[in-house]
Amino acid sequence: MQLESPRSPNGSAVRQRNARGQGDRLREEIIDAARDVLAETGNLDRLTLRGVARRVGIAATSVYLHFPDAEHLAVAALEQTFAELSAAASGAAAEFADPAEALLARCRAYCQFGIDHPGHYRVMFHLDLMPSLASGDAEQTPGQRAFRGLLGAVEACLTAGVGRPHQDPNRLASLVWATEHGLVSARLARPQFHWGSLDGMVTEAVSRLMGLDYDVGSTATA
Amino acid sequence: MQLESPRSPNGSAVRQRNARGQGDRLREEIIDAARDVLAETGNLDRLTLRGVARRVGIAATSVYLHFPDAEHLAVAALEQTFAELSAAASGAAAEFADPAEALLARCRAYCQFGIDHPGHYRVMFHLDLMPSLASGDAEQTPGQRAFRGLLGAVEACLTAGVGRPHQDPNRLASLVWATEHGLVSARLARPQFHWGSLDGMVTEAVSRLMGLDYDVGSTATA
DNA sequence: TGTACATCAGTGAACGCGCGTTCACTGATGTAC
DNA sequence: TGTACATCAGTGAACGCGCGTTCACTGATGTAC
Repeated sequence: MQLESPRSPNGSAVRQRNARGQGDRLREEIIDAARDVLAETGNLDRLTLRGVARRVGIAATSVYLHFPDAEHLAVAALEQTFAELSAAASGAAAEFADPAEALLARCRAYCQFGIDHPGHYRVMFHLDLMPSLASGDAEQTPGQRAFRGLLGAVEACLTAGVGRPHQDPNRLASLVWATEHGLVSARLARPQFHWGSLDGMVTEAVSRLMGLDYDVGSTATA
Repeated sequence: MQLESPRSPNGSAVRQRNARGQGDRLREEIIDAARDVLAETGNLDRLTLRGVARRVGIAATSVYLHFPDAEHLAVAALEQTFAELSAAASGAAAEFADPAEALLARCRAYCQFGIDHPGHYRVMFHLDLMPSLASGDAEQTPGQRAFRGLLGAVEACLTAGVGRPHQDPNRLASLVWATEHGLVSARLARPQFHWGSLDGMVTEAVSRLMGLDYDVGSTATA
């Protein structure tokens, strides 16, 4: 005979209330549930306070103890995912000393993260959520921080003389970001399409944009 | 004193019923209203039967005379927009005899269309709607037809010997499509970001992917 | 020329659902005196 | 050592709203005889 974990009448898990002073634990549980919803639906409109509360096993009103509305909750949930995406990209880049290898590894990791977390990726880049919550400081959005990592990697290539020279690192990094975003976003939008290897396409696209085989002049990249 | 067009009690425009045999006109009006909703919201979840009916000025139930549910309506609405996107791209390409110029013009027109119709573009490529309605023939989606136009343009470059050679035209066209999609999608997702000229970025990205300046060896493209 | 009937192009009321939000409340645990 | 009070971590009922969907209905226009 199997012991069942306790259930409330509506079927959701029964919680026991946090100890005094530990009220912030519920905040984390709510964020985790919200992230689950976003991962499953890939759609901000499907993130509802009542739905999240049901997952956590609390009353709908309890969400208000920590978030004024669903948008603030979404931002809190997405901030974690942005941080993970940045960390995945930077972590992959850190394994290479050569700036071109590091840039390519960073881009592959970025794209792989998107494919591995399709729901989150869609929500992160479908609409710009932040402006409605922005406190004047537009340079501090999590997306901006991630972009600066990529910009640094592109600049490292340029100053090391790797790849074709370019006058505007910011523009080149924007091109690289838009391209890797497109490689992820297009795959997520058209899963039926006959895409080849993700790593191969990222490597080829970024190599060509950066002119990494500029000196080589080979006929095609594998 | 101004004549007002007639209004119903709820404020929406009053319609007069179509003549006998003209029932299909309502179908077009419903599609137009649905397209307006998609253009304004960029979000499939905001397309509701009741909302569309309200715009047209008919009873909610009248939508059922022409569409079994909101998804079929959305597909009908998006098919028109896909056709317009294809036409814009092909029309721009048709003005050039040189295959490289034609490809670049096609890509610029594609991206410009996306920026000019942000709501529609977002809906078209946020999720793959079609599979739930697909009747086995996955090759006939409007997106596939548009892609074949691009593939043809890429192949024309390769067979003309314009740009760097490539063994796999399908893969190269996929790269170009993902890149132009990224250039549009990234701008729509991050309107605050300091993007440069759209045409300039499209031209630079596609030129580099295709190796259009492969023989030239100049230091940078304007 | 009438008239009964069929068809077309819709309508209107009603249902149950999930949602955001409000309001007053509960019950355990700590703290001042 | 007791006790009154404050605080914390939530709850539960209720509201009005917009939604999809159903069902029976309406009223104008054509058509067979």
